[in-house]
Amino acid sequence: MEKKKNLTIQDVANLAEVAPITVSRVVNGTGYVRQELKDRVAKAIKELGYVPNSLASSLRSKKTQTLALILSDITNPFFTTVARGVQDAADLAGFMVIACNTDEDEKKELKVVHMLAQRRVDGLLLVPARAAKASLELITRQHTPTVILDRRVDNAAADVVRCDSGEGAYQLGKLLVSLGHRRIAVLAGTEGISTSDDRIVGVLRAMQEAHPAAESVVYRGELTPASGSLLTRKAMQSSFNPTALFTANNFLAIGALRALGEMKRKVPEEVALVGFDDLPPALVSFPFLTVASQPAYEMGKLAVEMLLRRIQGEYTGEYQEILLPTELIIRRSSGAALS
Amino acid sequence: MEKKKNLTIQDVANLAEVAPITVSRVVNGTGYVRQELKDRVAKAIKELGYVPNSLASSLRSKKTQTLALILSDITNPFFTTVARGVQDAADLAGFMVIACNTDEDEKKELKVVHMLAQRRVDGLLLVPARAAKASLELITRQHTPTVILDRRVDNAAADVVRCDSGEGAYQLGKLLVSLGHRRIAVLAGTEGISTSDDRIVGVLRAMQEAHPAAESVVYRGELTPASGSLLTRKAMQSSFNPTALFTANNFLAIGALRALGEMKRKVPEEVALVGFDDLPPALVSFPFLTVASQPAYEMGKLAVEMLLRRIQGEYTGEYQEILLPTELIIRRSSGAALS
DNA sequence: TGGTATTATGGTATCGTTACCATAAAGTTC
DNA sequence: GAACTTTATGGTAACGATACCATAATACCA
Repeated sequence: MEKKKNLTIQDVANLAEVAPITVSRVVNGTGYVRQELKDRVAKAIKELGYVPNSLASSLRSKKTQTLALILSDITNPFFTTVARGVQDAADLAGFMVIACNTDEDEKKELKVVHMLAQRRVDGLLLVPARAAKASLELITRQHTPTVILDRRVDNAAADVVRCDSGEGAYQLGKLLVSLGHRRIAVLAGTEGISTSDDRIVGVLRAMQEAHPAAESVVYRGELTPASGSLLTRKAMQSSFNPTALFTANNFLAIGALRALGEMKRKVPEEVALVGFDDLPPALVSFPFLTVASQPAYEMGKLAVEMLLRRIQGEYTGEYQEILLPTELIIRRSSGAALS
Repeated sequence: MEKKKNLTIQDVANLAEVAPITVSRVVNGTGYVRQELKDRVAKAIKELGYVPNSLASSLRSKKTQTLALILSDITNPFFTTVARGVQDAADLAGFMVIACNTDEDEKKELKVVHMLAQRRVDGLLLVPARAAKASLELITRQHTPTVILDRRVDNAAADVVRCDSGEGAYQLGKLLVSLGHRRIAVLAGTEGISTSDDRIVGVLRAMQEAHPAAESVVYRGELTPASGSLLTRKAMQSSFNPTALFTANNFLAIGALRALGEMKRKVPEEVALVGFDDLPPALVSFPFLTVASQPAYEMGKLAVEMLLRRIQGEYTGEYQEILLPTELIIRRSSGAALS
């Protein structure tokens, strides 16, 4: 086993017969360096196989060229798509992205944020777990530029990029009502997740408005297929006997569909189903669900652009909120008008 | 805007009236410190809101507590599941994971590896893009402990965790043959991706063995749904007229299913379909595909455990290869025996 | 032709932590 | 009670890069 000698900027400088700082300039493309020296340095770097140590660089320059993306559920295709938007936009700007998971748990979130603060990431993209109080406090204290993604948080010292969940749900609700549905079961996440909360309000408003006699029951649980199945069973077996289901996210819809299948209830003939968040075409052979689709990729991209403007000091004004519209995609699952 | 003063270990040391090194010991839980001092330091940390700078720490200690996971396609649910296994195992050991994408492109891969080398990650988990020659060279030169995931690479200086693709494909092939299929179209990725190559060999072997007259045609393309659609169209419209399709990965299967649907060819009545890599239950309401399933989560977990043993010097022996079996899951898409 | 701007290069201090070594008191062993 | 280990604390010098400042040569302008 040969001795592992770490190559430093000094080694390169020696070989190229220049000062270390000149090597630094060549590596980073900053300042003035004659072409001849540039070539000499490049040659030395190649010859030695020198790889700059970004830890040292970051320590001194106080820049890590790194963003962190904190998601509630990294396996959800909606967030996967957001992540791709984030990745692509960050790539363009030469930033690396670290993606982390919170599982909708404020404690885990705080832990993750703390870890990222230690690493001195330049910026955060956060899908807050509920109030995210402790995390946001830490972020504020550390002055880490942050964009909050997908969800509302009151009085946060951060920009926000999210979709108009209320309006999207309202449209879905209107659709169901217009198809003649009067008893709608609403499946959503636990209280405190702003998207779920807003969507509930949205559908209910649509129903109230269109038909005062319309009824609905809200079922809350986790934002998972398993929970979707469970809630669907509850809804269908209750005396409420809904003619339509509204699911507040994609995983709930998948679970609902599964449960309905197992219960031999035909969709949409016996029960209509509408939901939030489309599934990426890559994952679905035959798109079937009627949904309010959020521009996930765009959201990620916009959030990064906003964040970079803050980081690079191009924008130092008030905190902004970008509110994007959802797109209503009508497919078979919502069915035809009730006779 | 108040002046942003970075809190250092020295500030904590001052407040707690100890030496900086003592604070370091408390923070890292190393060495000897009296309980009383521990408390004083902890109090000072809390009071100041001190967050250690891991850049400085890593620079000095030459440990980043970070692993990198380099995938060919981060949006593929198979790799997403691998990633979860990696995350969970890394979490347990207090390591952070950076996930990166190569899009099956050796150049991108090299770039990513270089970036990670600069950041001095402690270890790499690599799903190699083809030969991954340049990347592996760099990795070897940098002495970064590495585990190669999912695929074979010749003479790599790294441990390997992968599945027995050949055997899995062989089983699928046997199944098809036993159901009476004699003309099978094989859809796979481009040459050089070991999994695709091995799977092709596997099915072909099964066919040859079981029935010398059996024919098959191999169609190669990208490992995407779009490519799967395209290849399926090609296969179905050719004079070959296959009675069964074998897809070398999950995305190809999704594409095949879509194309067959659009062509109004019923699966499995008119064409049987079998593939590799199951889709996670979270994404599918009604599992339908007959597949050779790889233990994705396990693979990620095992790879991390192996990697950590290398990093922590617990194992310094020969490079190992862990070869896991696939599981044959028979569902409706493979159909009944041909009459 | 003198004076300012641009180009080009380097020296020194510093980023915030921990490795390494030194020291010393207290406990243990025979 | 001498010799050794364990516990406890701190001083000093790195780790490998860049910020900042200084210097000098050349170009540019009136």
